[in-house]
Amino acid sequence: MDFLQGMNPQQREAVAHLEGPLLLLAGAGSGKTRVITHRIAHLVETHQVPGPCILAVTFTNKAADEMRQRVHSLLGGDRGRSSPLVSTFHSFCVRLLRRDGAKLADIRPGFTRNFTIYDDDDQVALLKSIYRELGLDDKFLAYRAACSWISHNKSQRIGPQDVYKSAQDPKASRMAVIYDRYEQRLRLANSLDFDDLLLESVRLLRHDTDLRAQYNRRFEFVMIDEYQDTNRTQYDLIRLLSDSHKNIVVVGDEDQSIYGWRGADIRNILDFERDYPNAAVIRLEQNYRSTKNILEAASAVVANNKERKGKWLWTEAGTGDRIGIYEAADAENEALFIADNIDKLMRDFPGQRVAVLYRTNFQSRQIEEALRRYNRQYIVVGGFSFYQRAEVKDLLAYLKVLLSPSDSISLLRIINNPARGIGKSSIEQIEQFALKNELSLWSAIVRLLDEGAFPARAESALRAFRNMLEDLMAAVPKQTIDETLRQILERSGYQKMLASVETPESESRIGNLMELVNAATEAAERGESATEFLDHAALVADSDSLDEQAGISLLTMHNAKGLEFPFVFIAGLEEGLFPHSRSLDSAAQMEEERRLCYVGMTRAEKKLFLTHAKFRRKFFGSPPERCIPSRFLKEVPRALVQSLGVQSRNTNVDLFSEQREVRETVKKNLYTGKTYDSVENINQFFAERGGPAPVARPPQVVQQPQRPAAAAAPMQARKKKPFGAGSLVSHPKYGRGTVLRREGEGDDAKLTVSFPGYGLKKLIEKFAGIREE
DNA sequence: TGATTCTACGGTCTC
DNA sequence: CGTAGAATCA
Repeated sequence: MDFLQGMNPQQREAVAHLEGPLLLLAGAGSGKTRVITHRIAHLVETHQVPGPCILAVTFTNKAADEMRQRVHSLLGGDRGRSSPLVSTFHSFCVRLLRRDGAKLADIRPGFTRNFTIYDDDDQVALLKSIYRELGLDDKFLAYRAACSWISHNKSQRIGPQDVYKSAQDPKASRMAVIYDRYEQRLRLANSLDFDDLLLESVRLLRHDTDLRAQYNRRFEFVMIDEYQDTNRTQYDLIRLLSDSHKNIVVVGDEDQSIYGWRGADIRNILDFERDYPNAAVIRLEQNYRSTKNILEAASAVVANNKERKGKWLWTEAGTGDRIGIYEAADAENEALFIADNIDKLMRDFPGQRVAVLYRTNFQSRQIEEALRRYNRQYIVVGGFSFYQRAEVKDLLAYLKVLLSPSDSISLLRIINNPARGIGKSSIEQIEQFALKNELSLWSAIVRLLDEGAFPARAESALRAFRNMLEDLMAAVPKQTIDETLRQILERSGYQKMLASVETPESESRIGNLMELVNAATEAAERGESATEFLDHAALVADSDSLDEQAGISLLTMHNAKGLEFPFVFIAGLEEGLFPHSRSLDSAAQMEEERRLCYVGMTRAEKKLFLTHAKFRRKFFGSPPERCIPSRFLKEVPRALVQSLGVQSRNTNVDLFSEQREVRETVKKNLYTGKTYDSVENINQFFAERGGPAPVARPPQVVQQPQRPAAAAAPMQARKKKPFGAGSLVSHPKYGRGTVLRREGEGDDAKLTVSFPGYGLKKLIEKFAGIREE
């Protein structure tokens, strides 16, 4: 197959590029992914480069999955040939450190390849603990703010000492102390945060020259996607990986750099030519996605930025509709306008996807409510993901502790959860002792118990806790992951705790936990270790679970990067919201907001709507505030605008009663409308991660055991009865769903069923009128 | 000690 | 409105 066929001249040149550095400036919708995948296939087929010698790095798992699939199908699905490594930065680094990280112990005392990963919740928990230690509270500096401050310093290579030395006031030096403690505690717990994964990989490759040489030999060709969003650490990593051969292709678009707040350094792309003097540069400027009007409008907006290389995308597509701009009286009306137009669009263009984009997640709420009015199903991308749910994190924390007892933050999370008589004072005692002796909490508990230092009640509680953990630890090597998880649920009393309260909430929690066990079963079947399972849980992002087949998607503009939709609405174009208030006083941040606007606008293929409200309330109860239309609206050339005047009053319905009704449903039912974390999606998600050919198979949901003794019973001992847990059913009103749980016998049986788009429903079998799917 | 209620306060984007 | 931490009661 000729991989150069059907390409325009610039694309062809990029695909054919063989050796040496290349900067590929690929505008929005210019066929970037196609070029990358074709280049990989071209290297393999035409130049006989062995697959494993090629490394392609992307930013999200989703992008990596997609790329892997596309390369695979380009290469004719030849399974015999080993494929290139397509990975995210973070998973690449985890892999590096787990496999070849032993030598890192030389420069990071206490490090073992058994390390645990701290996500942002863990980071916050750690900071809380440090605040407590230093006698501070979050009025000093909000935990999250402290978190991002530390992260920022870390990725810039500014250590606690540097901060301390340059501190001008007591607050700054105190922050240096917090930062210092934070780093120490991470080391003590043998844990790495997200920044560390990258940083320590860089340090390892610098330190271990043999390893570096080995990786240079192994990955002869390196490609980096979304290069404009790399930070300094990632930049260093890239350099180290392409150190000896310089066969490095970076693909990016400075106009789409939207992660500056996360440390992305736009200079990486602007300075590439300086850093690699002989770099070839190719520009892809033909857009294949949007109409001429959309493209011109977006280009006109971003042209107001100063810090850019400057390019002008063109298209052969037709002019298309003008950009619809709508001014709503308030946010409710804005949401209704959007829902109403979506409703019309979906009737006029069945099967076409629509996206509603916004700056901040909280904006989704009103749009959701309006869409429900129209009985339209939608998917919210982002927000709370499966792995962020408290019960899921709890169970994973148990697993983390079993694998790495020095992980004190996870230990803290589970030590009295469920309540087992280890109270505040005992925990304080343990923490103090650990602090004084530079021990992990686990070692502190063991030591204190051996010394008999606890009061009698605490002593017995802690002894029981220790015994339980030790038993579980001993069993881990002999079990599969799912067995371990089941053991934890049983022995810790967690399952009992949830089962003892019969609220819909605890029901759904049990459902989530069973789902996690399920995922573990599948991971075990794929031969994954418990550590790999945890790594996966730590590194998945919300946007990874995005279902592109969904008719209506609600998502932030950040989440929308790399996606395209025939119809796009961007809501809330108001000064202070978009551009966001925190960006108003910095020119650089304002430019990033504008790039974000550009990213949002260029997602649209056929028709783009921009909406804003005259009044909006900041949060519930506060009075609506007058809003100034966003400056970005004025930057769209008037000739391209179609003003969608104030819609007649008849859409002015009573949203308040509507909201109340919706809120009631939400209360009863955790899942309403949030199909992204329905059982089906989660299952599909895991199925897809299994291999190149996703198989849609019915979820295997473990039935809630009647007695603890049944907990260890194998899954295949499922009831043969119709509508048992795991069977697919269809309901006259809710459509297809999956039975999660069955209680009782015969016709009186109560079923808990998860319906995508409607959530968990409890039904009596004989009344429900459900049938087998 | 643990469960429940009360109160104060606050919010960008997220690998 | 949510949430976190304090206060209160069993």
